[in-house]
Amino acid sequence: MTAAAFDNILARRLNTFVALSRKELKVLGELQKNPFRAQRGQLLLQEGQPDPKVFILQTGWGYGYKVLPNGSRQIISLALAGDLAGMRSVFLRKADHSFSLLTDTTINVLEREHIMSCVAEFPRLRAALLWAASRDAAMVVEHLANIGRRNALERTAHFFLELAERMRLIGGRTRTKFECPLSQFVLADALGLTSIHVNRTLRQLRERKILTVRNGIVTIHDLGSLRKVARLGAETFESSEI
Amino acid sequence: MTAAAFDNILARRLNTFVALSRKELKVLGELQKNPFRAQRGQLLLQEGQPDPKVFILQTGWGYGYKVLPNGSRQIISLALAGDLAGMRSVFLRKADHSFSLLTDTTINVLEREHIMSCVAEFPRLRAALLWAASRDAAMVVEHLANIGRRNALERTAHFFLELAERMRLIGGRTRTKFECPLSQFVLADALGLTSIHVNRTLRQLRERKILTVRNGIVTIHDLGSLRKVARLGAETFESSEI
DNA sequence: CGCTGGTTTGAAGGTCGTCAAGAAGGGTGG
DNA sequence: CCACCCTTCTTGACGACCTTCAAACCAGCG
Repeated sequence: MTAAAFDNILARRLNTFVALSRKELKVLGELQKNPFRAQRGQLLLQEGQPDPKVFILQTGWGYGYKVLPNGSRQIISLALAGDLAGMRSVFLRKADHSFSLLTDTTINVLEREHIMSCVAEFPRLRAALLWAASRDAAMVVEHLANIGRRNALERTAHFFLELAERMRLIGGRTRTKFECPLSQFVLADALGLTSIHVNRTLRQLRERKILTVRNGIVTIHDLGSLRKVARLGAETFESSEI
Repeated sequence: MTAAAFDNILARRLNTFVALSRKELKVLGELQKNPFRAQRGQLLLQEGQPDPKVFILQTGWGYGYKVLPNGSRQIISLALAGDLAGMRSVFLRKADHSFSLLTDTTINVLEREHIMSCVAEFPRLRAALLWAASRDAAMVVEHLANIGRRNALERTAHFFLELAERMRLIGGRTRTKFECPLSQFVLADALGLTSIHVNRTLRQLRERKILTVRNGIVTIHDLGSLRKVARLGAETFESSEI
């Protein structure tokens, strides 16, 4: 395998789980030929839509969400560079959630058939793709527990810990400082709070010198305290590899 | 295809999504040979455990959950007769949640290899199993939106609507009356509330003659009002097939 | 310079959690 | 058959957390 074979973001990601064959790496590379630019705010997937696509984010941020009949919005998951979004909907043949862009991005759009034939023909690629889809689902599960059983402060702390870990994996600036284009409105819809309460919660974290969010940059001043606030067993983010 | 070919609970379920071949039905039947009895309270899957199994519930109720460092519990999903539990963990090769039994059950235990070889060898069975796994994930997503963006009353109403629909699909007594072995403690952990507040919420539903829970039996007296309370667009549960 | 999108703050009130304790079953053993 | 568990349900009082409403502030940009 040449170094160049890994030279696409998704292959690098999937390789952390299973070693892919030369042929499989090539297939992944071809799927990511000619990504295109898409703009902030664009709706890529609408809940209920038939024949949904899968998206590979090369750069930028996206988010999956649901809009309730009463008009409120719940953000289900964030998609970062290297993420594969929309696998669940493809398997369902119908979008169970909407997906939009938080920033300008470069993305690839994959048809259902692309995914299905990868899954059908290449054993290790199948394992890798199902792993990736399951990992996303596991993050939703974690998110559910976070919202269901933690108060605003713990919840927010936990959210940023998870985000910091994800940013680290894709090579953010450092472990404790990274870009984050989430407005307090977006944070509120992700955390199941109001933006006003998010503001107060962030103020508290700032005043306690634990974490600041300014100009779209998150800085963690005190990782230990942040973990304590999130009431983790402290080791959860040390060792976990999923 | 003989009628007998459908004579296993999982085949009947999966067939609602894709028509399976004779051979595939046979494979599914073999997976469900010799189910065994397991008792209420038994832990079948522990979060973090390697080499997790998949379970097919023939009868009874199970539930997936997470326990947080602070000791509280969030129930992620319920498993009813005919459900396939633990697919996500199998794809991850590590349990991302725990799974226990709410009632005595009869179940089958499937090894990872069983699942993986079904997915590898049989195209339509693959589509069906991935659909089933995605459907479970979609229910978690719905659950997340429910907890994140609805208050206790709306949330509880929505929960019972979903449950009623699932019970109907597997042939509960009627559309508006079904058995439900969930204590208020369990409901609380599912809904992200305290059992005391669940009690107050159920009282309200009872006093408004919308729904009663007694002796493990749920009776919906006024389906229209229940939908209104859950703030659905009213049609969501009429047509949706997912 | 005014507009727009986002942040910040205050005040007031409702939802929901906490604490405490009583009531209603269902099972077990005397 | 009754006494005594246990678990589950039920209720009240109180306060904290979070939302709602209202408004000021700030930065970037046409």
